[in-house]
Amino acid sequence: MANEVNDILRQNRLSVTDSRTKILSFFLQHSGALSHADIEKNTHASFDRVTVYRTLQRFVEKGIIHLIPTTDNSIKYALCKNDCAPGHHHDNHVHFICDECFKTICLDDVEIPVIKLPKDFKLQHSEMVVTGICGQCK
Amino acid sequence: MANEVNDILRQNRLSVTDSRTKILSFFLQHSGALSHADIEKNTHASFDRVTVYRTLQRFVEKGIIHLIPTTDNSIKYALCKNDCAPGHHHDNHVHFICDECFKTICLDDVEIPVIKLPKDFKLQHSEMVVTGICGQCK
DNA sequence: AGTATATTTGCAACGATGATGCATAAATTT
DNA sequence: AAATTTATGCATCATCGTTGCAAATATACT
Repeated sequence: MANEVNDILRQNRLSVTDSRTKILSFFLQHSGALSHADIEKNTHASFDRVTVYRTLQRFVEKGIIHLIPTTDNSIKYALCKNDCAPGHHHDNHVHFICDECFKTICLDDVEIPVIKLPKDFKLQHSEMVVTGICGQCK
Repeated sequence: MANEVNDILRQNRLSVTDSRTKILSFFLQHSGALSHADIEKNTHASFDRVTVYRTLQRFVEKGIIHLIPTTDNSIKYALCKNDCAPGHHHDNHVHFICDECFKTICLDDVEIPVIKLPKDFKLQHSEMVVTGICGQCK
């Protein structure tokens, strides 16, 4: 996996640094959504807060991870699965937040339904967040 | 309208104070979603920040206004139209954010579609935010 | 109407989150 | 290995939302 991390960084023309390596590995190990706090906790605060912020921003820019809408207005990120490229995210899947374990899960196979807007409205992008109990907690 | 405001407050067993009256009037005048900042701006900062926060919390508790999901992780509120009661909100409509005027609009007539979750997942609540161009800006 | 009680307000202070400028340190290029 | 580009860490700042507590205001009571 060390190689995978390295490859992803190189493919996206990001210099390979300690923080990026560790943070990206962390994402590869956790398929769910991660918050800034989760990352700081995991890396035992070995990096500056600012570095973590900037690393996450870079990853989003490059299409490595994507922002996830939440119900509590916190910011979370998850790995992009397919088709994402710098400046063009294609994550039109539903996000699920478990009320029990509080994990945020990307339902990659559940597409956001297309809805009918009132006359004269033009649709650009949809997001959908569903809460409930996940498969593990049930 | 002064009476309407008064009635709503009394119906919800909230004492009628200056801040509550002004803030609630503001909501009645603006059908769209409002942020804390919008309210502070409108009331010309005649109330303390804290008072505004607490007033909004109370209104949400009582089912007078509801929280609106946004794409930028800011917090917005809008008047509840129907059926909302203390502790029980029933706002299962889609929220629309215009990319041009940045207004958030409650599409009261557009229901959030029910989606199929993976096995063993239990649905509790869904939220949907759509961005695009609204009827006025188009 | 005037007093007692309950509720709300404003202030001060705090914590969390996120951003920026700049010098140092590290990674990449040659 | 040196030059250059890029990333990091530190200091500092802004915004947002919360809490405790005393003073002020609204409601209930007589």
